[in-house]
Amino acid sequence: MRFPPKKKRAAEVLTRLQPLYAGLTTGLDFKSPLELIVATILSAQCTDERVNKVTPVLFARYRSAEDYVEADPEEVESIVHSCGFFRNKTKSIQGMSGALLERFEAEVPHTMSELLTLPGVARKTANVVLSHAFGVNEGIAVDTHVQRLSGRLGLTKEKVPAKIERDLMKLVPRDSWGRMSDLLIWHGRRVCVARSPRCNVCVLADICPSAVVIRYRS
DNA sequence: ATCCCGAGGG
DNA sequence: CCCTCTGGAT
Repeated sequence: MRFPPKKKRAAEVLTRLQPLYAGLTTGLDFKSPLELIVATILSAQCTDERVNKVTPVLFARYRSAEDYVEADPEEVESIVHSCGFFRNKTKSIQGMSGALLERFEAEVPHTMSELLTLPGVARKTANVVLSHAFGVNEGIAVDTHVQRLSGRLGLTKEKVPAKIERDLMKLVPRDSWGRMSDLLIWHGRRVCVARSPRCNVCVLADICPSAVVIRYRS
């Protein structure tokens, strides 16, 4: 079985998945850049649904970077507890908020280089904030879904997220970087799931080197 | 037992 | 490169 070249496959991923997930962007609920960066920090190794259950309580209790800095850490921990990594996530939220106050006039910065200076923020979180809060494409958010699907689709052989991101950036037009990430994530949640991917209903099966399907000879 | 929109430290 | 941090869902 032969497959189209990587660049063609990447283009097909965009055109075929777009109609399936039209209107779906991030699964995280937020109303401001600050809410999005907090929600994204909480989303590490945790489902969006779980994050969306705690953020209404969190966002009602703390409305600004100053509120997070002044908050009792144990109270923040108790609110975010069910998301896991609750001590690290609380430290990241409060440390990030402190950095916003000290260096960015309490505003979430709009560039990758500035976002990466915030404690608890690396490329994945920065890419989510840039694309969904500011509409900026400085990279491609590589989470566990993007990592898994990129590998299965044969778009990269790399394992480290930063290297996967570089490979994808070469294969996808820059104005589609944010969209590519969202589409792979939704497809990863609904079809190309981790344990037993539903290749029989996948619109990418014929161009996926990893698809387990009955292939008829032409 | 495995997976979920990771990041920091050694 | 590796390890650790964590709870909830399946």
